[in-house]
Amino acid sequence: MRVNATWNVPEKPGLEGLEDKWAKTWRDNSTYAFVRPESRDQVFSIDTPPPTVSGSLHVGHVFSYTHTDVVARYQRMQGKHVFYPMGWDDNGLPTERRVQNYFGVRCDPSIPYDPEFTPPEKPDPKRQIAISRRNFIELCIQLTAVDEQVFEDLWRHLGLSVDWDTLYATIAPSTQAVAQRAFLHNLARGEAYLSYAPTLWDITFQTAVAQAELEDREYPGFYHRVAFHAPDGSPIYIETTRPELIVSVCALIAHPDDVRYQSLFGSFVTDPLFGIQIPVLAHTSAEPDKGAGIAMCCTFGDLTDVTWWRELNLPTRTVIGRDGRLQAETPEWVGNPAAYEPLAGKTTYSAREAVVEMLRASGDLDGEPKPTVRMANFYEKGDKPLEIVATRQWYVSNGGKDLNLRGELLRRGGEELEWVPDYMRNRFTNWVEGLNSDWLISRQRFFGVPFPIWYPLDNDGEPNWESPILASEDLLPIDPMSTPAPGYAEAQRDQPGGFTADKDVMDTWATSSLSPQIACGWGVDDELFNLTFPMDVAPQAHDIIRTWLFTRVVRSHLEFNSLPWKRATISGFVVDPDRKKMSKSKGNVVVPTEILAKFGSDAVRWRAAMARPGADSPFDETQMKVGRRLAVKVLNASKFVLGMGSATPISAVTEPIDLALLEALKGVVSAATASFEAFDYTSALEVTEAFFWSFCDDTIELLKERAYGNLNVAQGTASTELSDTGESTQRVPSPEALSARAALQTALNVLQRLFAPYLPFVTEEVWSWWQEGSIHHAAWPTVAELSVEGDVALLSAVAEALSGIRGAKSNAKMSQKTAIARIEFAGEAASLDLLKLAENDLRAVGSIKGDIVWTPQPGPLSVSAELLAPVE
RNA sequence: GGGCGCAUAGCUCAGUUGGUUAGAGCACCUCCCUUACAAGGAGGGGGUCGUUGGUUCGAGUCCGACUGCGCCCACCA
Repeated sequence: MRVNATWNVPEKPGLEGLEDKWAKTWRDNSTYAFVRPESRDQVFSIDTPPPTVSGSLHVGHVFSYTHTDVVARYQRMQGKHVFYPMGWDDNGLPTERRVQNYFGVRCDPSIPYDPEFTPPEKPDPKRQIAISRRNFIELCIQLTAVDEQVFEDLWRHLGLSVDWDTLYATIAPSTQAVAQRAFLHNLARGEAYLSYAPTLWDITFQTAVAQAELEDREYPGFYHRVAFHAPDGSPIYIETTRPELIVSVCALIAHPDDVRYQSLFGSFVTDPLFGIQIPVLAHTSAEPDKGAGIAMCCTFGDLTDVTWWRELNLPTRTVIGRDGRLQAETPEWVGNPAAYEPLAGKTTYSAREAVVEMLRASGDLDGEPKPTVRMANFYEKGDKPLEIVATRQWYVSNGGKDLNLRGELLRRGGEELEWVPDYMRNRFTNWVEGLNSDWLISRQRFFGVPFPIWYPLDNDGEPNWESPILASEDLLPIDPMSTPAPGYAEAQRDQPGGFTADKDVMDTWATSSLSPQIACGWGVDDELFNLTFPMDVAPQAHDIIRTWLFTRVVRSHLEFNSLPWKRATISGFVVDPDRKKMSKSKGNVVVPTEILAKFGSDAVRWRAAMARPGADSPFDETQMKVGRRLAVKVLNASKFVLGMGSATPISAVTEPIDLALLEALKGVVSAATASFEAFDYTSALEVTEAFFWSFCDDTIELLKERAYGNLNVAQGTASTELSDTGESTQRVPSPEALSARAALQTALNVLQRLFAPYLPFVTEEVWSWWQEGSIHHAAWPTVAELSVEGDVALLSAVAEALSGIRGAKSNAKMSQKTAIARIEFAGEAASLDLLKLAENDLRAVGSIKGDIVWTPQPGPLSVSAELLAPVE
């Protein structure tokens, strides 16, 4: 058979190699480059989550990023200029940890820079080499460059249609400039401030952490029943899991209505070991049924202690230092210095053991410690419980203290913002309503954005925290550690009367909270910013609503008095088959490269698209096969339809069944479009796929004989004969043949485009066989382009009849090519009339050689057939 | 303790504003190596819609209660 000479349909199409082939073409042609249009309404802009490059991508990332890409491709086909940047979150603690392990080094800021330094060949993680801050940062940059290439390769292989020219990195100088400028603006407006206050502190990483980075974990411990002493010598028992903190006790606290302690309120008791006079006070947040009903308040054991300390104006008696050890010097409030000596410099664990022994010796431990499991706050990346240490930190207002601001943020994120799915907005409001402190943005780390701040030193060399020296905006980014403060010489650094740099860096969320500003060119490229901001969509998973999503709303609200985007689209997780969250420690992580290699990108993307917005989805390999089968089917169906004849315009469609096909397709187009407009990519795929399978199984089967020209509808005879060589002798095709060809080609064309967002590789491949340009810049199909009218009922009636014919053969356990001697269709008269319109097509597909009997009767269609033996 | 979500076939999930006999894919069974496709095709079996009360002519769908599972937040003396 001859096909249109301009078409190039391969003999044996396959999926292998399509990813490499088209990824390269898209790269060479800059297929997904953002081209600036005239106006904002022609743009669809996406605030892509910048993945943490020091981590590894798992299949959940692949799903989530695919969801975004599917929407991006749809919008592009709708004619939007899609602004789809990618970012790498490469600064911060995760990178530092990876660098430490990878190179076997650690950062010691006191060491001078060594330009000759090269990391060891074989790093010994147990004996990390101390290197300077600058050497450390150089290694961070070196390693992130390698990691980022791996990520980019994977995203390209997956077919993400991001514009790789707009790539950003959170540690890049331009990003640092944005982060510093935004911070200076916050500072100028009074939203950022420096405060010396109790801070949640990770003793391993020796840094403050923010409320949003906390995680609850079970932690084994013991209840200790300990006697304090009333003035008359009688014991007052408290229960504590942290007896080592007795030295920092500043009050005993019970509920004001608790009858047991009425007589003690206002009096002083003595601790069992250190001779400290401690007031007994009342506070309504003390719970009579917890422990002994009276609690020991220390500075600081937990966040309740902080509340009591603040509200009752208690003295600060901190003994635990930044390293998690009890301080070496005896605290001045300890009346019995000898008692402290055994504890000095010990870790909390050793100090606890020592205190227990001392309590036993003094007889103040009532009974043995009882084992318990308590919940403790952990830094999400740490493995020791957090301590609370008073430190000086930078904060940004986030509604944790300012209730007006909280209300504004609740209106922004909880009401104004559109959420997909909608119920995810509850996570936002829940979080904002539960905030109990402002946003702590400073970290005592190295690989991050420095604060553009110095402090003047007085004549004693003490910093003046009240009057920081600010960097000028036009000099950003700036590193105060290597650049002297304005008006000072480098020689005055850390000298009395000179200046000192703020040595902290911003937390990674303080930078990524500005991703819309970074990506859209805030303050750098006004034209771009006006075209892309506020952005259209913020895709992400539900685990970082309280961090990334919330902090972006905060920054945008404070800076622009607006939302950073119109809507947030929330993906669920991919969980393991037992519905457990995937994690490295459980060993249930599915590595995406393997799954992509095994099933192909289109198949994995198909499976991703079947996971609805927000819904967690169990990982199941067998589902990937289904996607692969669909991709193969697209190849084969395209090859078959395009092999049946040359290009035929839609105007040639005249047969009722052909018109019905296109009428049904209109319904698919409008349903898929409506779903996409609601960001319901799953429903759009389902409706397309359902139609496509019936298109393949029923419609193509039904029309192929006529389309080939093997069937002349009028006479039921062939209009094309085969020559000896198998080449067809082209006669002028009948109008009926042209109608079938035109209908099949039109439907195929539409279906290829409907699948393009999901299966970018295979659709680009089949499109390239017969169309010019990339399918990903083709117009999204419309009802209007299907400019014919038909009766959809005909299509379903024929499908039913086909099913009956097949069922008859299948029940007789005969081959489907078995000829039929006589067949009876019994059913509603209207259905039979419809079937008569496709009688010749039914004859052809069913090999009906003899009579067709039409029997009108109520009820569903029933088919009975007399079969002939197949002709050998 | 507060909030959110889920519960439909062995598994994964659809099921629009209540309306005939509750659907799809996978898995399973039977048949067919048919000139697009055997990594295929055709046909088939399989569900008391978590429990329970109510509203209604009619409930998988709406309302109440309960049970189980998951997630978020808080508390953690």
